[in-house]
Formats: sequence, structure tokens, C-alpha cells
Amino acid sequence: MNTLTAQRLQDMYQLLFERFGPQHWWPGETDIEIVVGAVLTQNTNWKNVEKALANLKRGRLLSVQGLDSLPLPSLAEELRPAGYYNIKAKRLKNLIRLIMESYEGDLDRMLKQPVSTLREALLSVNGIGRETADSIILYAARAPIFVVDAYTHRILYRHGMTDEQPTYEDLQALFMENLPDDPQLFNEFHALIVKTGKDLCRTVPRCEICPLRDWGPTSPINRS
DNA sequence: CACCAGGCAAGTA
DNA sequence: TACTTGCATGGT
Repeated sequence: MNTLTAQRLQDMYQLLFERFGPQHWWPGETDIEIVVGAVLTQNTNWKNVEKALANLKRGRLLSVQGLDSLPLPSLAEELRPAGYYNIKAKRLKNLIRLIMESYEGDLDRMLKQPVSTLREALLSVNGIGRETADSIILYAARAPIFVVDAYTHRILYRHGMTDEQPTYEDLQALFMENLPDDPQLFNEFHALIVKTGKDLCRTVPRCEICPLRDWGPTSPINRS
């Protein structure tokens, strides 16, 4: 591991935590709520996700069995405010089917298996990609894996810590190989990166008030 | 009006 | 492998 990179990441974390404080992620009271939220928030504002989650709660549908029993068209209607509601209804059903068929409908049983097997199982579901899988592993299973998102790419690039097109796994390794293997640290760090991205990187393109401004260029980057 | 949000998969070359 | 496109509501 690169001690310089490690120091830089730790300084970055400290500055963000001092600036923003604990983010209390994942917002959600149960494991199933975290899992469902992870799917619904794909390329979608969290506020919209909350409305869909409220719909499910109101109908007492926010459980593996509740979601399994609900017909696809009905589920799609409940998810409407979260956007992409047809595709997300299918994706949720795909995940629920995995839990029903491979873990006897027991979410906890799925989450308790070793991280590598869990990740493989999640990625086998159509509609669950790397970020969604890792979010479920970190925030629902509470296992130490680092979640990479678009903000992570943008911020690390802007601060000169990566080349132009690092892969998801490149960035994930950068964090995991240079930080203590601590799920609570990974939890807070990812949440702080999202907070920083939402608050500063867009509204203040040159990051003039960004607590990370001391690190390198802040030129914008277009990235998915 | 434009642009984006805590992605992902499928299609094309 | 490397692009491109569809999916969609709601906020700024």
C-alpha cells in the first residue's frame, strides 16, 4: 500500500467529517428498507426514493414476503415517484426472487454469508450492478466493502488522485488498500463523498469553499 | 427552458 | 472493448 495515498485519504476523510459531521447512513430502519432503497436510488434523487418507500410502508408491503406477493403492475405503481418505475419494479422482483428461491425468503440468511459469495449472488441478478451490490453489502450486511459512485470518480479525478478513466474496481481498491478495514469508516466516507458532491462539486464548480480544495486541480469532468 | 439525481443493461460497431 | 441509448419522476 502507498503510504502517501493512505495519508491523503485519511486527511480527506478528516476534513470532510469536520466540515459535515456524521451523515447517519443508510437512512432506513430495516435491512429490507436499505436493500429496496439501494435499488430505487439508482440514478435518482433520494427524495424521490423516499416517496416510493413511503408508499410501500403505507401498504405494509416493505418486506420480502410483501414484495413477493405484490403483482408486478401494482409494485410499479407504488414505485412511480422514484422514476424508472417499470424497470425498477422488475429489478426489485428479480432480487426478491433470489431471496425467495436461494435463501427461503430469509434476507438475513442472504446477508450473513461471506462477502465474496454475497457479492457474486447480488451481481447475478439482472438490475443489480456493482454500486448497488456494494451498497447492500456495506449498509445492509454491514461488511467492510467500499462503495464507489459517480461523485467518487469526479472528486478523486479533480484532486489528481486517479487517471482519467479508472475502473470501478480501481477506485474501490484505492480506498480499500489504503484505509483500515473498518465498515463504519467506509460507511461514513462514502456518505461524506456523496454529501460533498451534492453540496459543492456542482453548485461550486471550482470548489472554492470545498474543504478538499488544497488537493490539486478542480476542473470539471463529464463522467457517467 | 435545460439539466440532473447515491445506475444498469442492452444494443451496436 | 468502447460507445450509445432507454428508462422517468421531481427538484432547481
